Amino acid sequence: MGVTERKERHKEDLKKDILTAAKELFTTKGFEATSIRAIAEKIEYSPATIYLYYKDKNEIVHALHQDGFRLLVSHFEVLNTVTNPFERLKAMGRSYIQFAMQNPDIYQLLFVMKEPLEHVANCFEDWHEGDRAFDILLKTVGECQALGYFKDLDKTMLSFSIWSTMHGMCTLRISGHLGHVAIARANQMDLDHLIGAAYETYVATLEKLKS
Amino acid sequence: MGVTERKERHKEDLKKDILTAAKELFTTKGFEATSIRAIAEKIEYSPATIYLYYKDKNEIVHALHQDGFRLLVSHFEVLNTVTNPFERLKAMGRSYIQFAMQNPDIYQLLFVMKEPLEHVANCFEDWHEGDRAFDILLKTVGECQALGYFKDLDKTMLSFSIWSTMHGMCTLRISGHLGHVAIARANQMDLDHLIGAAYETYVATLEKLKS
DNA sequence: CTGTTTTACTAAACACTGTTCAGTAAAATT
DNA sequence: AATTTTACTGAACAGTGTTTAGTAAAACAG
Repeated sequence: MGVTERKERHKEDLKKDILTAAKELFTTKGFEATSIRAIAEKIEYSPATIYLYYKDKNEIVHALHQDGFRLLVSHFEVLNTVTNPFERLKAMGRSYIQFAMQNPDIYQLLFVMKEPLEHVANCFEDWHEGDRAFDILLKTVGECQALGYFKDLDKTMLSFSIWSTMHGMCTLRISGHLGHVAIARANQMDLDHLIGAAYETYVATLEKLKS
Repeated sequence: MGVTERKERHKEDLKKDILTAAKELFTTKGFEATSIRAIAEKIEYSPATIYLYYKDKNEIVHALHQDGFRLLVSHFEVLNTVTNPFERLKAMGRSYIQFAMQNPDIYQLLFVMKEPLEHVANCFEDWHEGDRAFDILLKTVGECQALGYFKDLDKTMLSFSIWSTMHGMCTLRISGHLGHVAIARANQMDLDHLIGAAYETYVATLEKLKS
């Protein structure tokens, strides 16, 4: 046959082209500007064609979601070279913030927007990628405890707490709320330095939790 | 005259009616369902009338924003009865979480959505209400330091860090992301208990920072 | 009381959005 | 050569925020 294969390949290519176009619009123009019509125009097809390859916009957003998580997890995997668990934990935090600052739209896609999550719920799918990222944190916290850190603290709860702190810093920064509060009292330093300083302060509090 | 006064009063009433309708739709049906047309229908005026009283949707959202902050600050002001600063700080955290859980849509309005912030930026207005709330935290952290807590830590940076933790917990919970991660590993307890437990763990870490 | 101006409001339109569906031209199969 | 399948699209639906031209009614002036 060969012909059907070639067509199959072409179809898969187009499906990826849609995703690529969506990702580019998403990261360059932001979520607001990423309409189905805009994606269709970019790949030079009609909007209706998109729906032959993706059920709805949430499915596209979910596909980007998975891509984004792979990127985040790959950021974390580099840190396996750091042998000391606490140093690794600190490096993870820095990586997390760096990832969020460099890819604010993707970060929002992963951890703020409800749409991709709704798609997961509707498809009875698991949130594999998100779970994996959290597992890495959980494991690192556990290893820190073996070293004498975070005694008498529940591993899972502390991991949630740490994640929350990182997530809070990132979202306050990205949404602009940090800037509005900061501008009045720390206007000498720019916001990226400010978030760095706040992170260092947080690390200092964790550092003191060693027996 | 008196007539112009009466008309003026009526106009102010209508302006408030719009806000009341918007708030009710916002808190009952959520942000998605709160369209200008929906607000107009609720007050039994045409959509165009709304624009005679508010410049655009962002201005309405900003007005609700101010209301929401007054509510939050009023939650905090009750805590003035707590004399011990650290106890007050703990109570503030609990109040903050409680406020977010009871008014998730308002919380998102205050700390997640960009629109009301954009309005503030466009009007060269300050973010008074937000600043006031942060000032309360800042003052409390300072008082804790006077008691021997958080030695060698920058007051402002620590306050940002604490706020981030609270904000992170609240947004992860509201957006549903906490649930997706938690469901796999802590499915015996419901999410509100989980966030309570995570908060207690965080408080435990702060508690250890006393010299 | 009449004529004019101001006020308060709205119907309709514009330019968007996600999404669906009937229809079509080309390719593949019989 | 005739038929079926494939891949795609134009046009529409119902919704969004927003603007504008136009209209009754009220207020004011002579």
